[in-house]
Amino acid sequence: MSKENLILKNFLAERNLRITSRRTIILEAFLKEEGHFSAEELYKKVAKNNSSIGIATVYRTLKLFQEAGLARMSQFGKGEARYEHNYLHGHHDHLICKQCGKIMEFENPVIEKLQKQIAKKHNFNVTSHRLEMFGICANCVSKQVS
Amino acid sequence: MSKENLILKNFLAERNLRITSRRTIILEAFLKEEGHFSAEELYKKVAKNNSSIGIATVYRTLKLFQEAGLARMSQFGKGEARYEHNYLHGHHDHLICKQCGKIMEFENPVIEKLQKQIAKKHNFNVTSHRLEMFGICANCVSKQVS
DNA sequence: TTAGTTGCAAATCGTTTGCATCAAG
DNA sequence: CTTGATGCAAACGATTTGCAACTAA
Repeated sequence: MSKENLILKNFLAERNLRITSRRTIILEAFLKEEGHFSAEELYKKVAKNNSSIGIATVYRTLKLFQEAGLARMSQFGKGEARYEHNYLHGHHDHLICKQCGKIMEFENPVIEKLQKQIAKKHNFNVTSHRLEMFGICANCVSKQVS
Repeated sequence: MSKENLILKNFLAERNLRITSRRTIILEAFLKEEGHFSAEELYKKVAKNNSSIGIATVYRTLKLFQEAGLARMSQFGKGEARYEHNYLHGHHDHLICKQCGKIMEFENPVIEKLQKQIAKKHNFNVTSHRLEMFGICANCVSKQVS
């Protein structure tokens, strides 16, 4: 049993919630995912082998994963939200290609530090933050030229 | 006639679009707004004196203002988008209070520079970016304590 | 047996769109 | 006149919710 499985189990136990077949199936599919995916995408993979699972359950379960600290959600612009693993995967920011949709991650401790200074200057108590750069990735730029 | 009025007029003329009573009314209301407001909020102010204007027109007109460079839109998390003046009002980032909804602005050239370096390192062609910090503002913190 | 869980469809929210009518040029 | 602009209501996409049936403990 994976570490994530145990985390979820404990999380559910603490709140008198149940370990159900659906939650187990969705967790397995979630763990197989890499990068940033939408609820719809996860739903499709799950539904391929378990056609009776509804998308509402996927949404409900992803919310549970977030509360348990396994998943993290980001909303890039409008449209669908994207989810990613959170456990053993620290804070980072994003570069988002508007052409192909590719999402790259980066971390910059200097920026983080400057952010803290700015917040302090405004007496602002930061609970979360995000930095996103939108544009065209190297791959798409070269395609455009050719 | 305001400078913004002229900008819009030129923008419309260039594309064979029309200066209509609705566009004039919405521009006036838009110019009176300060800070960050939603389409709904602008619509309500406009509709107070002009009950026949529909919210669809407000949305259509705000899109026009963005194209003309007069307005800028941001999407904070999910939910409604917020608009602000863009003309004579340079790029900046946001501190958003989750309690009272207040939005503060800041600029930090060092962060901007670091962002450019990061993009370069990834061969990423940035067209826009945004940095947002969410949390509790000084005012709300003091209210909580008392 | 007693809650919590699920699928389904309907509801929601912010925004966009089709269409017939209206008005700017 | 001709074509763009508008109001209205219906459509939209992503997500949430009510509810009756189901199932874990």
